Amino acid sequence: MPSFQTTPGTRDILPPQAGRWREFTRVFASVVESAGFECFVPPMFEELGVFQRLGDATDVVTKEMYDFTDKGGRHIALRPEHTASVCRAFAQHRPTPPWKVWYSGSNFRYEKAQAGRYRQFDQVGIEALGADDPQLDVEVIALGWQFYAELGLRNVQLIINSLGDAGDRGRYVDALEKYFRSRITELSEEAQQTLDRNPLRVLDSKREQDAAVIADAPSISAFLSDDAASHFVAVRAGLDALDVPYVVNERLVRGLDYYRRTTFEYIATSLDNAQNAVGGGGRYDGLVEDLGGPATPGIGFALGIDRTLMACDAEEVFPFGSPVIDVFIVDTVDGTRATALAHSLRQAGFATDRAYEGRSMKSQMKAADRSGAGVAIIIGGTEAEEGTCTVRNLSTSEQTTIPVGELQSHLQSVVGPREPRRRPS
RNA sequence: GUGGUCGUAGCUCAGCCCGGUUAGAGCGCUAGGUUGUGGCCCUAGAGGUCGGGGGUUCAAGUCCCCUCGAUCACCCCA
Repeated sequence: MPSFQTTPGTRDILPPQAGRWREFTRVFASVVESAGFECFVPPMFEELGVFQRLGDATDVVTKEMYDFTDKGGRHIALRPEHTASVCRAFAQHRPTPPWKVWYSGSNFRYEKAQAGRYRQFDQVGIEALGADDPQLDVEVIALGWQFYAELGLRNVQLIINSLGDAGDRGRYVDALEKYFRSRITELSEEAQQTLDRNPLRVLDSKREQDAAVIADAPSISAFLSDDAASHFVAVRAGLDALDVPYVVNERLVRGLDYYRRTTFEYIATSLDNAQNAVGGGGRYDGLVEDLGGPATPGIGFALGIDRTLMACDAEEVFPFGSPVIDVFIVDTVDGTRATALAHSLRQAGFATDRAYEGRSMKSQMKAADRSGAGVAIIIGGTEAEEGTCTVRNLSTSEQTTIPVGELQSHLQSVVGPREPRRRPS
């Protein structure tokens, strides 16, 4: 017999952890929908070209894409992120701006897995297209901040920067490259290779050898146009006004090439591993145009679910698991009464489970205990004859025997009111 | 892609360095101790070709090589 397991960089999210994931998404949706963002579900794969706009110099595009040719000869790629798909959708459907959407789903990048980094990884995020108002930047950044707060996280640091407009960015990259070339012998071998591909990314090196050279590198702030500079001032003033704490870090460069002006990252300071960036985003004015749409500004962020939950673990917050059921039925006669009773209780709105295979009462009671239900309903020979059932409170061990017809109203008083799943017509 | 560490029951691990009778523990699971009652306790049971392949040896979980996988770091990024 062959045996299988998940392929590298993928894994099963089992219960109860999967219940926590679902709650995570629910809370996120609640936060961003309160700000007018609507749910958006793009396809999981697109034409390769949609994602090539992320940057020719990025590993995401050059080395990590899951691409293939489909049966129709199209060059397809599994999405490595959501932003490009949102922009493609905007260009395709031309919704009325501002278009504010949120999403939740898997992305795919062919990387070697490590803590908080998987080949299939899940993100939630928002994108707002069609307005370059700095107040929108503030709203987007503050919503991310608000979400972390609702999870219960305390040790999150917000880092912001401005990469300027396209021209500013170009001139800055030229200056950076010139500077790094002048001190190239002091850089690590890896940083020298990075310099050839993308001088901006050298700023991101974590090696000690590069630290001194990076510290003296020119700053982006000197290269910002008046428009970009005043935009950044307005963003910071807006964050100040909302009491959202942040740190300006002129070394913050985002991984994808489409970013312009405002960029930001949320760092979980409780995580000491290499993957402590739990979320990040920025402006990408120009991306929609690159994808064949009208010139459209845009801003958004994405949060890694794994990494954020790792931070929650580190801070011991957001302790959700699978939801628990209300009642557990123990039927020691033949199991058919449990089936009928469970059916009616579920319709009445009580989350109900039961035991199978005619196990002993002791065994079924153990199952009731493990289920987490607050109440066990016991049907043995006596109850079956009398048309009654015994209701046992599993935390107080008090129990009472009542006619089956009174069960639902009795449960209402024990486990609380429940709404019927289907209203009578 | 590069390097370090590690793969023994469902889970967490001991045994490996110094090869030698039927490979262990805790938790979990199943059953019994209660003639109809969970959690605590006691008892018993099920469950492993020691990741896979090759080699050394009279003998390999234990030593060597390869391979697959996991993990951590670099790289990259969420």
